Amino acid sequence: MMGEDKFDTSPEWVDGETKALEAPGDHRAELRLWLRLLTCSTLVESEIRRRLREEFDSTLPRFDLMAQLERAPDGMVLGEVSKRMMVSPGNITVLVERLTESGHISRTTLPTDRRVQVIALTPFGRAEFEKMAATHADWISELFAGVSPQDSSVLMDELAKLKRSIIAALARNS
Amino acid sequence: MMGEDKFDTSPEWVDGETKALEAPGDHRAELRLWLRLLTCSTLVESEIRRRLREEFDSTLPRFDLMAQLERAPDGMVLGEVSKRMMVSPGNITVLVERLTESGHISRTTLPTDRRVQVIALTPFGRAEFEKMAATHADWISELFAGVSPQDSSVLMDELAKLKRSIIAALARNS
DNA sequence: CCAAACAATTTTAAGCTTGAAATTTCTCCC
DNA sequence: GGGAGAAATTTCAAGCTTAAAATTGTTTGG
Repeated sequence: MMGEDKFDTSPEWVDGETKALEAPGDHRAELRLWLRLLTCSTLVESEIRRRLREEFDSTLPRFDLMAQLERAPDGMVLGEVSKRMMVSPGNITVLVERLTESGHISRTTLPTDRRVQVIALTPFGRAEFEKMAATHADWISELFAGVSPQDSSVLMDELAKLKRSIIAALARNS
Repeated sequence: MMGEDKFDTSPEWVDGETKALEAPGDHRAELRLWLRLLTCSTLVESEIRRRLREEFDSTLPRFDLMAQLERAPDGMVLGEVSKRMMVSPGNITVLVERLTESGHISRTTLPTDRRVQVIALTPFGRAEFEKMAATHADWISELFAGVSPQDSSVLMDELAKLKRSIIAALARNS
């Protein structure tokens, strides 16, 4: 899905008022937008992964899981973690195993329903996470440094619209 | 890295002219922006992956590799494919094996430099890709349907700024 | 010429990810 | 009470991804 430059040499089809003149099924503009979005997110994501590994010997999924738990001092049910992280339940199982082994999180079976596993940050895990989170925020800030507060605000709004569009489309299709 | 909603209940820190009053090291705005961007791209990406699997029994990496080759009628060197797709070289090796087995691409060792492998779409691979690409474009169009051409244009510009910011930061750090 | 450096690719080991099937536990209704 | 079905989680098989080491081939300076 990479390779935004794939389209960089095609003619600009954007003239603002010829929408009606576009060939039917011409989706160049949306494709270009999607590829640019994907490029941005891939660049940031792979840099963050690299730094987490180098500076903390950790990974993005582990960081994300701990980030979820930080907001839930009383712990969280596995299924809830899975939904919030938008990953499959089987995925969580493996992550939780490793993070439990390394002492970052604790897991408890709910006494009232023995199907349910609750996980929470240990004090050690919380301390480690706080260090990572502060550095992580600095990294993002550094990568986004060239975007002015005004642009940032516009981007937030426009991405909100895009998010609504995506969610609406997904809802229609189900 | 998921969980944009993680911040949805925090107070809005954005008032447009109090940047100077923010606590030092306060990167909430950038983090929120990054999480929103990531949410959008994850939603689209996982939907596209799902559909590629269901409708074409294919995967995103395979589609991307073929998309690169479509633009190179004379084929492309493996290293070039790896760079364009922004994935590691070892990754390409595996993808190329599968796509060669399934008859979608051909591979040739360059006679003048036997280290170099050139891959290209076969006629079958090209035909298959064209079907997939047309449908893929429709999917993206559908997911982005709620974004007006004006918004789309603004997003393109703002994402271009963000992309420059990221690339500049990466360049500084190397 | 030829050894050292370099380049392209593959291999390896480890981890992430998914969907589907299996397992365990609970709930609810007859 | 007991069994059907639902819910939470785990297991499984397959594929993707990476960094680092290894392999193979080429170039180049002495």
